[in-house]
Amino acid sequence: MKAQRLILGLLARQPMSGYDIKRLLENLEWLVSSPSFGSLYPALHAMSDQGLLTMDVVRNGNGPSRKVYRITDAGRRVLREWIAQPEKRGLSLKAFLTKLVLADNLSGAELVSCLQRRRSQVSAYCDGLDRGGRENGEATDLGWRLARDYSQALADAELAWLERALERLSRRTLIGGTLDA
Amino acid sequence: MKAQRLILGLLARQPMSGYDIKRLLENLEWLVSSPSFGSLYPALHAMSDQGLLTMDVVRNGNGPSRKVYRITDAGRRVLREWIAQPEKRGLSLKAFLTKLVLADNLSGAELVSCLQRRRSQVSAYCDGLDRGGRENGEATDLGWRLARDYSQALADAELAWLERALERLSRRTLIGGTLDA
DNA sequence: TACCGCATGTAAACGGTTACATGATTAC
DNA sequence: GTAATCATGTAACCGTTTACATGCGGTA
Repeated sequence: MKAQRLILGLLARQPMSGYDIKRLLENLEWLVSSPSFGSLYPALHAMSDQGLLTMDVVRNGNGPSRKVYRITDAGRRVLREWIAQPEKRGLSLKAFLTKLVLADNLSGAELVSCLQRRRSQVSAYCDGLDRGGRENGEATDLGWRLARDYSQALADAELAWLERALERLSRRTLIGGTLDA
Repeated sequence: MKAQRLILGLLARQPMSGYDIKRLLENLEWLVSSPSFGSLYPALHAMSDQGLLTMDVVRNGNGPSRKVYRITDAGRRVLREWIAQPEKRGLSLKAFLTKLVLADNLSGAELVSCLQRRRSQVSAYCDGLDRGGRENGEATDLGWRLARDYSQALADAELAWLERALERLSRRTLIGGTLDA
C-alpha cells in the first residue's frame, strides 16, 4: 500500500509506464523503497480499477508497445490526502523521504507542518535516547554504546537540517504563496 | 528471518523470555525493528527446533511461569557467521544498527571491517547522489531537491561518525586485543 | 538462430502484523 | 468481582519479493 502511494505520486508529476517507474526508482533505492515488478504492475492495475489512473497503450516506433499511466483527478485527491495526513508511528526515514519527494503536491503551509511534525518526532526520539542511556547508565556494553552514539549523531544531523529547511521555507512563504522559487 | 537474528543476538548476551525480549525491544523501535508477539514466539520456537536455543520453564514466585531461552554453541556459531557476512545490498539503517548493537559478538578486526564496509557503501551512495544531481541538473522540482539535500546531510553525518568511530577503534585495537575498554 | 534488452504479467513463497484466545496473579 | 498486568500462543491476513512465463525487436 505504501508502494502504491509513491507510484501515484510519481505519476502526478508526469505520465509513465510501469517500466519507466521501475527504472526511475531503482537508481533511487537508497532514498525510497523501490518496488519489484511483482508489486509494481499489480499496484498499477489496482489503482486503475479504483479510478485513480487511466492507461493508454502507446505503440513505440522501436520496441514493444508500452502502457502509459496517467493520474486522474480522483487520484490527485487521494494523493494529497495521503501526503497531508501524519505518520501513524515510527520515524521511518524512507517514509519521510517519500513524502518529501512528493512535496510539490503540497501547499507551502502543509509542507511546513510536515517538516515540523518530523522535527518533533525526531526530538522525542532524542529524548528517548537520553532516557534509555540514563536508565542503564554505563552498564551497557560496547554494541549498545556504539548504536546509541551513532543514532544520536544522525538525529542531530537531521534536526539541524530540518531547522535550516524550515527557516528557508518560512522566508519564502512570507514573500509569495508558492514554493517553487 | 532478520528478526530471528536480532533475537538470537540478544540471547547471546543473556538468557531471556519472549516477553523480556519484547519489552527490551519495544522501547528501541527507532533503533532496530521490534517484532510483534506474532513473529517473536514463532521465531523462538523455530530456533529451538533448529538447536540454536534451549528453553527452561522458570516458575516465578509472583506471576505466571516464564519460558527462558538460552543460546547454544550452535546458535553462537550461526550468529557470528551472520554478523560477519556483508549486507547483500541496500544500506538499510536498521540493518546496520542491528549489527552494531551486536558488536560484542565480533572480534575487533571484524567490527572494524564492518564499519569500513558501511563507510564505502555510504560513500558510493553519496557519489550516486552527486551523479543523479548532475544528470538532470536544476531541472528537478522542489521535492527532489529537498530529498536529495536531506539525504546528503544525513550521509555526511554518517560518514563523519564512521570516521570518528574507526579512529577510536583502531587506537584501541593497537593497544590490546579486546574492545571492551 | 541465438541472444539480449525492452516490456508486461502471474503464482508461490516469505516475513511480518493484527487480532484474537488463554490463563495466572496482583490491586482495587 | 473485575480490571490490569504478566505471559504465551495461534490463525488470518497483507504487502512484497522471487521466480517464472511471455512476446517483440534489434543485432551478432
